[in-house]
Amino acid sequence: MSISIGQLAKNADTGIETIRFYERRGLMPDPPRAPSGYRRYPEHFTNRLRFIQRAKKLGFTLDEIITLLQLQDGGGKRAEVKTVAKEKLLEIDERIDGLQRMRVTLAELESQCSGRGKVKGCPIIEALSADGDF
Amino acid sequence: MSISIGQLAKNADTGIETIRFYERRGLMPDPPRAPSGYRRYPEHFTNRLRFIQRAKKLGFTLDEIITLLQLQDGGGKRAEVKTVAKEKLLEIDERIDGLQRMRVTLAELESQCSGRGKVKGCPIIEALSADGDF
DNA sequence: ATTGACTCCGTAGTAAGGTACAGAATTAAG
DNA sequence: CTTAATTCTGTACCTTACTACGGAGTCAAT
Repeated sequence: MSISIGQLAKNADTGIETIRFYERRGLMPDPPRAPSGYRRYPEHFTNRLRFIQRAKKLGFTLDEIITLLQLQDGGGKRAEVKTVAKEKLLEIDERIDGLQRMRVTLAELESQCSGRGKVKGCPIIEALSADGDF
Repeated sequence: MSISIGQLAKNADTGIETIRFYERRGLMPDPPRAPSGYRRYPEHFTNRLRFIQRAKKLGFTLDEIITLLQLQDGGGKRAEVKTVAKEKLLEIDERIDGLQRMRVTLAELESQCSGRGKVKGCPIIEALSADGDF
């Protein structure tokens, strides 16, 4: 049995517009159509949407998810999947490093600020105003 | 002495378009104009651009930087600056947490993947396909 | 048969932070 | 004086991942 785009959206807890957007972006295949032109989805298409949602939670972009889906669809090599995962891990590490560097600097400035009096002399504002980067 | 927008851009190591963009966004004030309409900047406006650049490095958005600049310009209270900094610290912490959660899950999946053979049975793809979230 | 819900397509708007023109006017250098 | 470089305004475009809308056609229930 096939279901409507509205049903599919409900099943996967997403929006109709999102599904059509994924179709345009190449994440969801063009589904068969009823004579009226309405999309008819086999029920298991729900799984594909869930796949996308989980991959997003892991930090993959839509373009990267397309790659993963193609590997799945085409029966690609496990090594390729592993490579994509490794690259994403490196990227996540870089982002964490960047944020941690921000955090250290900002935390130090914040702790140095008394929080009393006018902004003149505030270490945070001073640091932002002064020469030399952090 | 006043300088041209091109000079200011060079001094602050940024683009002319960026300065005009900041002006539209309210980060840089409308500078005085020559009779021709050309912008004339007092040299110390360079510092304001540097302030913006440093604040960006610390993770502040342009809207938040406007707030900081207003506190500086208007001689606001140090407590307000400290509050903005604290909020940003919390936000940075949240982002780090989110990334670390991603990292843990993805690293585990990646390590479970042998990297040999076809994609069928690959733990990464299986996890993305299966029910239940991570 | 009629009403209301659903779906179609294409386009436009959102956030964030810029970047890139085009065409005209001005300024600086030789 | 002429040419090249700079600046002006306004608008459009970029990325990412959607979300919203308008107007028309279709499907389901009464």
